[in-house]
Amino acid sequence: MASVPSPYGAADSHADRHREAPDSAQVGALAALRAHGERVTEPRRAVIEALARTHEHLSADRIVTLVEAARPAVHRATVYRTLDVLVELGIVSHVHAPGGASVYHLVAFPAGQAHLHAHCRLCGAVSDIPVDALDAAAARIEDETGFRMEAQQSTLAGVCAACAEKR
Amino acid sequence: MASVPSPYGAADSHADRHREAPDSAQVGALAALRAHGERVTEPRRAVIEALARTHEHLSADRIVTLVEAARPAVHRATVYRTLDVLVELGIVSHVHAPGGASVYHLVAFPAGQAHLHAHCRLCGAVSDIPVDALDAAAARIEDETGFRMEAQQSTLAGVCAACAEKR
DNA sequence: ATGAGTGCAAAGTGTTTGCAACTAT
DNA sequence: ATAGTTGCAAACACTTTGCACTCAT
Repeated sequence: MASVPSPYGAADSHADRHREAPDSAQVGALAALRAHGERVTEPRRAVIEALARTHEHLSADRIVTLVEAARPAVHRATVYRTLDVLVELGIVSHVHAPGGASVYHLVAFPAGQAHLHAHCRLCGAVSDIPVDALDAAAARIEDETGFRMEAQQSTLAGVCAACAEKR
Repeated sequence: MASVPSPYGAADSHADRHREAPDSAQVGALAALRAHGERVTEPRRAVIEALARTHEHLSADRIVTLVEAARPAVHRATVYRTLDVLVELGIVSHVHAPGGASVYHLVAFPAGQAHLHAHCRLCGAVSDIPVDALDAAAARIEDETGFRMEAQQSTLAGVCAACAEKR
Protein backbone atom coordinates (compact mmCIF):
# COMPACT_ATOMS: atom_id res chain seq x y z
CA MET A 1 0.00 0.00 0.00
CA ALA A 2 1.15 3.46 0.74
CA SER A 3 1.70 4.14 -2.90
CA VAL A 4 4.67 6.30 -3.78
CA PRO A 5 5.15 3.69 -6.43
CA SER A 6 8.19 5.11 -8.05
CA PRO A 7 10.96 5.90 -5.65
CA TYR A 8 12.31 8.80 -7.55
CA GLY A 9 11.66 8.03 -11.09
CA ALA A 10 9.23 9.91 -13.25
CA ALA A 11 6.57 10.41 -10.61
CA ASP A 12 8.05 12.95 -8.28
CA SER A 13 8.96 15.32 -10.99
CA HIS A 14 8.26 18.40 -8.97
CA ALA A 15 9.93 17.14 -5.88
CA ASP A 16 12.89 16.70 -8.08
CA ARG A 17 12.85 19.96 -9.86
CA HIS A 18 15.88 21.41 -8.28
CA ARG A 19 17.91 18.28 -8.40
CA GLU A 20 19.21 18.36 -11.92
CA ALA A 21 22.59 17.54 -10.59
CA PRO A 22 21.60 14.78 -8.21
CA ASP A 23 24.55 14.19 -6.03
CA SER A 24 27.22 12.60 -8.07
CA ALA A 25 27.87 10.48 -5.03
CA GLN A 26 24.34 9.11 -5.19
CA VAL A 27 24.61 8.36 -8.87
CA GLY A 28 27.98 6.80 -8.33
CA ALA A 29 26.71 4.69 -5.50
CA LEU A 30 23.88 3.28 -7.57
CA ALA A 31 26.19 2.67 -10.48
CA ALA A 32 28.70 0.94 -8.28
CA LEU A 33 25.94 -1.21 -6.86
CA ARG A 34 24.96 -2.32 -10.34
CA ALA A 35 28.54 -2.77 -11.38
CA HIS A 36 28.99 -5.27 -8.61
CA GLY A 37 26.03 -7.27 -9.84
CA GLU A 38 23.89 -6.23 -6.91
CA ARG A 39 20.23 -5.55 -7.41
CA VAL A 40 18.98 -2.03 -7.12
CA THR A 41 15.93 -2.19 -4.92
CA GLU A 42 13.80 0.40 -3.30
CA PRO A 43 15.20 -0.12 0.17
CA ARG A 44 18.68 0.26 -1.21
CA ARG A 45 17.79 3.39 -3.07
CA ALA A 46 16.26 4.76 0.10
CA VAL A 47 19.39 4.12 2.12
CA ILE A 48 21.64 5.68 -0.47
CA GLU A 49 19.30 8.60 -0.80
CA ALA A 50 19.35 9.18 2.93
CA LEU A 51 23.13 9.14 2.87
CA ALA A 52 23.37 11.36 -0.19
CA ARG A 53 20.89 13.93 1.10
CA THR A 54 23.19 15.07 3.81
CA HIS A 55 26.83 15.67 4.27
CA GLU A 56 26.45 14.66 7.87
CA HIS A 57 27.67 11.46 9.32
CA LEU A 58 24.68 9.36 10.14
CA SER A 59 24.41 6.64 12.70
CA ALA A 60 22.86 3.40 11.55
CA ASP A 61 19.93 4.09 13.77
CA ARG A 62 19.49 7.55 12.34
CA ILE A 63 19.53 6.10 8.85
CA VAL A 64 16.91 3.61 9.91
CA THR A 65 14.75 6.48 11.09
CA LEU A 66 15.22 8.49 7.92
CA VAL A 67 14.51 5.54 5.69
CA GLU A 68 11.48 4.51 7.70
CA ALA A 69 10.15 8.03 7.46
CA ALA A 70 10.43 8.01 3.69
CA ARG A 71 9.50 4.38 3.16
CA PRO A 72 7.58 2.96 6.12
CA ALA A 73 7.64 -0.47 4.60
CA VAL A 74 11.40 -0.75 4.81
CA HIS A 75 12.47 -2.70 7.82
CA ARG A 76 15.33 -1.94 10.21
CA ALA A 77 17.05 -5.17 9.44
CA THR A 78 17.07 -4.36 5.76
CA VAL A 79 18.75 -1.05 6.40
CA TYR A 80 21.47 -2.79 8.37
CA ARG A 81 21.89 -5.39 5.67
CA THR A 82 22.05 -2.72 3.02
CA LEU A 83 24.65 -0.77 4.93
CA ASP A 84 26.71 -3.91 5.27
CA VAL A 85 26.59 -4.47 1.55
CA LEU A 86 27.49 -0.88 0.79
CA VAL A 87 30.39 -0.94 3.19
CA GLU A 88 31.62 -4.21 1.78
CA LEU A 89 31.58 -2.79 -1.72
CA GLY A 90 33.45 0.28 -0.56
CA ILE A 91 30.57 2.54 -1.49
CA VAL A 92 30.00 3.59 2.07
CA SER A 93 32.48 4.17 4.82
CA HIS A 94 31.73 3.70 8.47
CA VAL A 95 33.60 4.90 11.47
CA HIS A 96 33.03 3.94 15.05
CA ALA A 97 32.61 7.00 17.16
CA PRO A 98 33.12 6.68 20.88
CA GLY A 99 29.69 6.35 22.35
CA GLY A 100 28.60 3.16 20.74
CA ALA A 101 27.02 4.16 17.50
CA SER A 102 28.95 3.84 14.28
CA VAL A 103 28.44 6.54 11.71
CA TYR A 104 28.15 6.03 7.99
CA HIS A 105 28.67 8.23 4.99
CA LEU A 106 29.00 7.79 1.27
CA VAL A 107 32.52 7.60 0.06
CA ALA A 108 33.09 10.63 -2.10
CA PHE A 109 32.99 9.40 -5.65
CA PRO A 110 34.51 12.32 -7.48
CA ALA A 111 37.31 12.05 -4.96
CA GLY A 112 38.51 15.19 -3.34
CA GLN A 113 35.70 15.07 -0.87
CA ALA A 114 37.78 12.86 1.31
CA HIS A 115 38.11 13.97 4.89
CA LEU A 116 39.01 12.85 8.34
CA HIS A 117 36.57 12.50 11.20
CA ALA A 118 36.74 14.38 14.44
CA HIS A 119 34.38 13.46 17.22
CA CYS A 120 33.52 16.03 19.88
CA ARG A 121 33.29 14.42 23.27
CA LEU A 122 31.12 17.25 24.55
CA CYS A 123 28.42 17.63 21.94
CA GLY A 124 28.94 14.35 20.14
CA ALA A 125 29.13 15.94 16.74
CA VAL A 126 31.35 14.47 14.07
CA SER A 127 33.09 17.16 12.11
CA ASP A 128 35.37 17.02 9.14
CA ILE A 129 39.06 17.68 9.08
CA PRO A 130 41.17 18.29 5.99
CA VAL A 131 42.26 14.99 4.58
CA ASP A 132 45.92 15.89 4.59
CA ALA A 133 46.07 17.08 8.18
CA LEU A 134 47.70 13.89 9.34
CA ASP A 135 49.96 13.26 6.39
CA ALA A 136 53.12 14.38 8.13
CA ALA A 137 52.24 12.53 11.30
CA ALA A 138 51.36 9.40 9.33
CA ALA A 139 54.71 9.45 7.63
CA ARG A 140 56.52 9.89 10.89
CA ILE A 141 54.53 7.18 12.62
CA GLU A 142 55.13 4.69 9.86
CA ASP A 143 58.77 5.56 9.93
CA GLU A 144 59.09 5.16 13.66
CA THR A 145 56.71 2.33 14.41
CA GLY A 146 55.88 0.67 11.13
CA PHE A 147 52.19 1.30 11.67
CA ARG A 148 50.54 2.36 8.43
CA MET A 149 47.92 4.82 9.48
CA GLU A 150 44.81 5.12 7.35
CA ALA A 151 43.80 8.57 8.32
CA GLN A 152 40.43 8.51 6.58
CA GLN A 153 39.33 5.58 8.67
CA SER A 154 40.50 7.15 11.88
CA THR A 155 38.38 9.13 14.26
CA LEU A 156 40.06 11.86 16.19
CA ALA A 157 38.73 12.57 19.64
CA GLY A 158 38.60 16.00 21.15
CA VAL A 159 36.47 19.08 21.50
CA CYS A 160 34.96 20.84 18.54
CA ALA A 161 35.44 24.53 17.87
CA ALA A 162 31.98 25.48 19.07
CA CYS A 163 32.26 23.63 22.36
CA ALA A 164 35.81 24.81 22.93
CA GLU A 165 34.65 28.39 22.72
CA LYS A 166 31.79 27.94 25.14
CA ARG A 167 34.19 26.93 27.83
CA MET B 1 30.69 -26.91 47.34
CA ALA B 2 33.23 -24.28 46.69
CA SER B 3 31.77 -22.20 49.45
CA VAL B 4 33.87 -19.10 49.87
CA PRO B 5 31.26 -18.02 52.35
CA SER B 6 32.59 -14.57 53.03
CA PRO B 7 32.73 -12.77 49.74
CA TYR B 8 35.26 -10.39 51.03
CA GLY B 9 36.09 -9.41 54.53
CA ALA B 10 38.53 -10.33 57.22
CA ALA B 11 39.08 -13.72 55.69
CA ASP B 12 41.71 -12.96 53.08
CA SER B 13 44.30 -11.46 55.40
CA HIS B 14 46.96 -13.87 54.25
CA ALA B 15 45.93 -13.71 50.66
CA ASP B 16 47.16 -10.18 50.86
CA ARG B 17 50.64 -10.81 52.14
CA HIS B 18 52.54 -10.62 48.89
CA ARG B 19 51.04 -7.54 47.51
CA GLU B 20 53.28 -4.87 49.01
CA ALA B 21 54.96 -3.53 45.88
CA PRO B 22 52.48 -3.63 43.12
CA ASP B 23 52.57 -1.55 40.01
CA SER B 24 53.02 2.09 40.67
CA ALA B 25 50.07 2.60 38.38
CA GLN B 26 48.02 0.35 40.61
CA VAL B 27 49.11 2.22 43.72
CA GLY B 28 48.42 5.49 42.00
CA ALA B 29 45.02 4.35 40.92
CA LEU B 30 44.03 3.32 44.42
CA ALA B 31 45.43 6.53 45.86
CA ALA B 32 43.56 8.59 43.30
CA LEU B 33 40.41 6.69 44.12
CA ARG B 34 40.81 7.59 47.79
CA ALA B 35 41.78 11.15 46.99
CA HIS B 36 38.47 11.57 45.22
CA GLY B 37 36.62 10.39 48.28
CA GLU B 38 35.68 7.11 46.64
CA ARG B 39 35.66 3.95 48.65
CA VAL B 40 38.24 1.33 48.01
CA THR B 41 36.41 -1.95 47.77
CA GLU B 42 37.44 -5.39 46.73
CA PRO B 43 35.66 -5.28 43.38
CA ARG B 44 37.39 -2.03 42.63
CA ARG B 45 40.74 -3.43 43.66
CA ALA B 46 40.09 -6.38 41.41
CA VAL B 47 39.34 -4.21 38.42
CA ILE B 48 42.38 -2.05 38.97
CA GLU B 49 44.49 -5.13 39.51
CA ALA B 50 43.30 -6.64 36.25
CA LEU B 51 44.18 -3.44 34.47
CA ALA B 52 47.54 -3.08 36.20
CA ARG B 53 48.56 -6.67 35.58
CA THR B 54 48.85 -6.12 31.88
CA HIS B 55 50.00 -3.43 29.58
CA GLU B 56 47.44 -4.58 27.08
CA HIS B 57 44.31 -2.76 26.25
CA LEU B 58 41.43 -4.72 27.66
CA SER B 59 37.86 -4.75 26.51
CA ALA B 60 35.24 -4.31 29.18
CA ASP B 61 34.12 -7.83 28.59
CA ARG B 62 37.64 -9.14 28.97
CA ILE B 63 38.00 -7.28 32.24
CA VAL B 64 34.77 -8.81 33.40
CA THR B 65 36.18 -12.22 32.64
CA LEU B 66 39.46 -11.55 34.40
CA VAL B 67 37.78 -10.14 37.46
CA GLU B 68 35.28 -12.95 37.61
CA ALA B 69 38.11 -15.45 37.43
CA ALA B 70 39.85 -13.87 40.38
CA ARG B 71 36.76 -12.97 42.37
CA PRO B 72 33.75 -15.00 41.29
CA ALA B 73 31.54 -13.02 43.61
CA VAL B 74 32.07 -9.83 41.67
CA HIS B 75 29.27 -9.19 39.26
CA ARG B 76 29.50 -7.97 35.67
CA ALA B 77 27.48 -4.90 36.43
CA THR B 78 29.88 -3.92 39.16
CA VAL B 79 32.81 -4.12 36.80
CA TYR B 80 31.07 -1.82 34.37
CA ARG B 81 30.16 0.56 37.16
CA THR B 82 33.71 0.54 38.44
CA LEU B 83 35.10 1.23 35.01
CA ASP B 84 32.72 4.15 34.67
CA VAL B 85 33.92 5.59 37.94
CA LEU B 86 37.56 5.13 37.03
CA VAL B 87 37.09 6.71 33.65
CA GLU B 88 35.20 9.61 35.16
CA LEU B 89 38.02 10.25 37.60
CA GLY B 90 40.55 10.11 34.84
CA ILE B 91 42.24 7.08 36.36
CA VAL B 92 41.39 4.90 33.43
CA SER B 93 41.20 5.77 29.80
CA HIS B 94 38.94 4.06 27.36
CA VAL B 95 39.01 4.13 23.62
CA HIS B 96 36.43 2.82 21.23
CA ALA B 97 38.08 0.58 18.74
CA PRO B 98 36.26 0.03 15.50
CA GLY B 99 34.49 -3.25 15.95
CA GLY B 100 32.26 -2.48 18.86
CA ALA B 101 34.21 -3.18 21.99
CA SER B 102 35.80 -0.34 23.88
CA VAL B 103 39.19 -0.97 25.40
CA TYR B 104 40.36 0.28 28.76
CA HIS B 105 43.72 0.86 30.32
CA LEU B 106 45.13 2.63 33.34
CA VAL B 107 46.33 6.10 32.67
CA ALA B 108 50.04 6.13 33.32
CA PHE B 109 50.49 7.73 36.70
CA PRO B 110 54.17 8.60 36.68
CA ALA B 111 53.44 10.23 33.33
CA GLY B 112 55.70 9.44 30.48
CA GLN B 113 53.84 6.23 29.83
CA ALA B 114 51.26 8.13 27.90
CA HIS B 115 50.66 6.89 24.40
CA LEU B 116 48.28 6.96 21.50
CA HIS B 117 46.28 4.04 20.25
CA ALA B 118 46.52 2.49 16.86
CA HIS B 119 44.06 -0.17 15.85
CA CYS B 120 45.04 -2.66 13.16
CA ARG B 121 42.10 -3.41 10.93
CA LEU B 122 43.64 -6.69 9.86
CA CYS B 123 44.61 -8.37 13.11
CA GLY B 124 42.57 -6.22 15.44
CA ALA B 125 45.49 -5.51 17.74
CA VAL B 126 45.75 -2.19 19.50
CA SER B 127 49.30 -0.94 19.49
CA ASP B 128 50.92 2.06 21.04
CA ILE B 129 52.21 5.11 19.28
CA PRO B 130 54.50 7.77 20.75
CA VAL B 131 52.42 10.31 22.58
CA ASP B 132 53.82 13.27 20.70
CA ALA B 133 53.34 11.84 17.22
CA LEU B 134 50.30 13.98 16.58
CA ASP B 135 51.42 17.15 18.30
CA ALA B 136 52.20 19.02 15.12
CA ALA B 137 49.05 17.82 13.42
CA ALA B 138 46.98 18.73 16.46
CA ALA B 139 48.37 22.24 16.45
CA ARG B 140 47.67 22.63 12.78
CA ILE B 141 44.18 21.22 13.02
CA GLU B 142 43.27 23.50 15.89
CA ASP B 143 44.67 26.41 13.98
CA GLU B 144 42.76 25.59 10.81
CA THR B 145 39.50 24.22 12.12
CA GLY B 146 39.29 25.10 15.78
CA PHE B 147 38.96 21.46 16.73
CA ARG B 148 40.99 20.70 19.83
CA MET B 149 42.24 17.22 19.28
CA GLU B 150 42.88 15.07 22.33
CA ALA B 151 45.33 12.69 20.82
CA GLN B 152 45.45 10.32 23.75
CA GLN B 153 41.74 9.68 23.45
CA SER B 154 41.94 9.10 19.74
CA THR B 155 42.27 5.80 18.01
CA LEU B 156 44.16 5.72 14.76
CA ALA B 157 43.02 3.19 12.21
CA GLY B 158 45.36 1.42 9.88
CA VAL B 159 47.54 -1.61 9.51
CA CYS B 160 50.11 -2.57 12.08
CA ALA B 161 53.75 -3.20 11.25
CA ALA B 162 53.45 -6.96 11.43
CA CYS B 163 50.44 -7.15 9.14
CA ALA B 164 51.88 -4.58 6.76
CA GLU B 165 54.93 -6.75 6.28
CA LYS B 166 52.94 -9.87 5.58
CA ARG B 167 51.35 -8.21 2.62
C1' DA C 1 10.77 -17.69 -13.91
C1' DT C 2 14.00 -17.69 -10.32
C1' DG C 3 17.03 -16.54 -6.87
C1' DA C 4 18.68 -12.25 -4.58
C1' DG C 5 16.63 -9.35 -1.48
C1' DT C 6 12.98 -8.35 1.88
C1' DG C 7 9.81 -8.18 6.01
C1' DC C 8 9.00 -10.09 10.19
C1' DA C 9 9.96 -11.54 14.74
C1' DA C 10 12.99 -13.45 17.61
C1' DA C 11 17.61 -14.10 19.38
C1' DG C 12 22.20 -12.14 20.18
C1' DT C 13 25.76 -8.83 22.04
C1' DG C 14 27.28 -5.49 25.13
C1' DT C 15 25.91 -2.31 28.66
C1' DT C 16 22.84 -0.07 32.15
C1' DT C 17 19.45 0.27 36.00
C1' DG C 18 16.16 -0.35 40.33
C1' DC C 19 16.33 -2.21 44.50
C1' DA C 20 17.43 -4.61 48.90
C1' DA C 21 21.46 -6.13 51.36
C1' DC C 22 26.00 -5.18 52.85
C1' DT C 23 30.43 -2.97 53.98
C1' DA C 24 34.08 0.94 54.04
C1' DT C 25 34.44 4.79 56.18
C1' DA D 1 26.04 4.48 62.28
C1' DT D 2 25.21 5.45 57.59
C1' DA D 3 25.82 6.56 53.06
C1' DG D 4 28.30 4.58 49.35
C1' DT D 5 28.69 -0.02 46.90
C1' DT D 6 27.36 -4.31 45.59
C1' DG D 7 24.74 -8.45 43.71
C1' DC D 8 21.04 -9.76 41.32
C1' DA D 9 17.91 -9.90 37.53
C1' DA D 10 15.61 -7.54 34.43
C1' DA D 11 15.63 -3.89 31.13
C1' DC D 12 18.11 -1.66 27.56
C1' DA D 13 20.13 -0.23 22.93
C1' DC D 14 22.02 -1.85 18.96
C1' DT D 15 22.69 -5.37 15.58
C1' DT D 16 22.17 -9.96 13.50
C1' DT D 17 19.69 -14.17 11.94
C1' DG D 18 16.14 -17.95 10.12
C1' DC D 19 12.42 -18.25 7.41
C1' DA D 20 8.77 -17.66 3.94
C1' DC D 21 7.48 -14.40 0.53
C1' DT D 22 8.31 -10.88 -3.15
C1' DC D 23 10.38 -8.42 -6.70
C1' DA D 24 14.41 -7.04 -9.85
C1' DT D 25 16.50 -8.99 -13.30
